[in-house]
Amino acid sequence: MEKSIYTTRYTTLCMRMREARRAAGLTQVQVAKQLERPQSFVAKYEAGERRLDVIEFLDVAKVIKLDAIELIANLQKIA
Amino acid sequence: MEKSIYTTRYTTLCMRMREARRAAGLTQVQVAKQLERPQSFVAKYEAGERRLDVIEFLDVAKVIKLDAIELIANLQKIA
DNA sequence: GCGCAGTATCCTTATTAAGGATATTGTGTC
DNA sequence: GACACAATATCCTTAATAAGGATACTGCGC
Repeated sequence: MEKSIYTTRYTTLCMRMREARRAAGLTQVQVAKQLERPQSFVAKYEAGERRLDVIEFLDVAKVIKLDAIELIANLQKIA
Repeated sequence: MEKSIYTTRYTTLCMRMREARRAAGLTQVQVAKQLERPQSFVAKYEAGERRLDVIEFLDVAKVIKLDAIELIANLQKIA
């Protein structure tokens, strides 16, 4: 687990989630509402301040219309 | 995010990780060493006491030779 | 039943999450 | 450029979770 690579992957993950949300035309408030969480939750995971576990990630991906499989595949290549 | 479904998915995730490790012929100690973590870390995530974030999961999957993509795809179907 | 490998659990401290409130930033309009 | 308001980021306190070594349990071959 190299530190720099770990960081790179996390950055990629966060960026992709933000992009997907915007591409879906959603605000953090709208996503938060669907997830039944406060807006700060969305702000934090997009900023990398809050890590998402596997299941949480899938829930988020569904709401923001992110292709989880494709992203996971890409992250594997980085690793 | 229904509670029962959430739990089901987590159970599936944990089970699949344990099965994969065994199928790879690895002990928790061996996996822990490769991950540079204590054995209790492995015991805990297999028991669902410790949640893995997306990147950690990919690191684990690599070591235990688990097909992350296939598992993610299955978890999506459950959701 | 013994001995040992493997796994689970316990315990204390450190780190992270929660989430409402507030501050800051971004965007369109005039 | 400044105003108004939507959108996002940050702060703060408390609660929950993670860390990880030590120890207890379990299962298996002999």
